[in-house]
Amino acid sequence: MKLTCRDCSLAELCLPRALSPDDMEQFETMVDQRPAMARGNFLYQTGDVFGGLYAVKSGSFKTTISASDGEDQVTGFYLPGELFGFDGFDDHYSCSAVALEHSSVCELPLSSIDQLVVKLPNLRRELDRLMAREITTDQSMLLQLSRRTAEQRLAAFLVSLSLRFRQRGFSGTELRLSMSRYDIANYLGLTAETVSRLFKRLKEHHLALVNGRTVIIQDFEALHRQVHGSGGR
Amino acid sequence: MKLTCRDCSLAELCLPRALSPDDMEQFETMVDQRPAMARGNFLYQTGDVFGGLYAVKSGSFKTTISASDGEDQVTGFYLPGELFGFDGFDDHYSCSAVALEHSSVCELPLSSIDQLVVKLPNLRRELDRLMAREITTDQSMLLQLSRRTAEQRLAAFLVSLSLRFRQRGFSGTELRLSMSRYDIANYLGLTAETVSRLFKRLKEHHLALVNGRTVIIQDFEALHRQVHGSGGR
DNA sequence: CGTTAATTTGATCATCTTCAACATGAGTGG
DNA sequence: CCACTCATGTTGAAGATGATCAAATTAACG
Repeated sequence: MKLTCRDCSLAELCLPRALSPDDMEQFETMVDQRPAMARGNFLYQTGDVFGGLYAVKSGSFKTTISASDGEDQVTGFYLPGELFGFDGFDDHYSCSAVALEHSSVCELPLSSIDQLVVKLPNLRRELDRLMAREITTDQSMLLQLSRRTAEQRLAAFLVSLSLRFRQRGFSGTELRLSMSRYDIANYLGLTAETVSRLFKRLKEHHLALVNGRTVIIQDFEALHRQVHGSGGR
Repeated sequence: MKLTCRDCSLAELCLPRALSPDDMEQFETMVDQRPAMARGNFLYQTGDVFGGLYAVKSGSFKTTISASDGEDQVTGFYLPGELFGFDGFDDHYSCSAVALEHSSVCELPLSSIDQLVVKLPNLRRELDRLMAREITTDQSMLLQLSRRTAEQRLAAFLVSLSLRFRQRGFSGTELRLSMSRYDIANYLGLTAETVSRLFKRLKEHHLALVNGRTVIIQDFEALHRQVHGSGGR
């Protein structure tokens, strides 16, 4: 039998959040659950025809765009309950989406979106909102990358992850990172070496305990202060 | 009498591009022409309630977000025929929009959008496309900022401007920049001093003649090569 | 286990920032 | 039309941040 959105523990965080119980019923019938995928596998790749939007059900994903020189740029990380794929609304996906660990997603196919939004104006508004939020997030990353020191960027990254984890019912202080140092560095516009040294500094200053991909935040406030602290570069 | 979109020289570049003549007629009645505004004036500011989308009719605009330290980050420049304001779809604008020179816009109010998209599915699709394009642009700027040298960033900026100017019927080689060195630097994540030195280098290498805000591109190909040239930093 | 990938650490170097001074230029009022 | 002013742009010298290169260490996985 098919699992429904109403049963899903992520319902409060996910797209259907904005829908009434009646709307939800219609919505559910359109959502496809996709088979789980192994770490490193692509959900879609740059240039693929836009198929729909995806909500992370379990695990996590990164999205990347590839530069002309073959190097990739990580443009985002997505945790359970988060929706991604908006970059594809222009007919083709401009990013690739890769599973960072054993993960699964729900798919909301384009055809369903087109059908549904006619009947459910709330869904339309929510999609617009999420898309606008994606733009806002990207733009604040722009600010991040150009006006912040390496230290501030990593602090911002951890603060953001902590908040999102907590929102999803995980611990906000004991983080299990699913992405590599290289991914983090790439996302933040740094090198893996710098990120490694920054983690070391966090340990030395007793802001966090870092052991491989496990990060235990000791002083959230200090991290938060670091982000907004007295200008950037 | 009211000017119509059909009369507008920018119709081919602007939002109504995707509409049939019949659709266009409905569309036009919804578009408001706003009085021209002087350089430095705000069209909207961060936190303003989302009123609608704007198309540049003449002149140009920049959008900025403000960081916690009071410093601003320029997130985009908009030329005639370009649409902006998508960041506001999440109820409130997350940017401020400032006229860079004597400028005018057409407004497509939110209420009209909601009414129109029901009747004109093509418009809906076009809006989605434009919004996706905004995301894609931002993300490629992310890549730009983190993986490119100062020189490559300025080259990319000029190439992009040149292409957009040409598309709008202006010269693609003789550019009249409406933004200050400071704005350019800010947009590219650099300082005004660095931008100034880079312009100097462009002159020395005979890639462009630069005189204040007038830039005459001498070797477009070389600029283009510089952008994609052999990795970044 | 052995092999490969990921991470850490160190030393050196380049790019870009910062600070400071000066030049230019557009606009304003005399 | 000119002198004055404020904003904008240019140039120079010094310093810092983060990149790069190289090597060691650890973790992951068949």
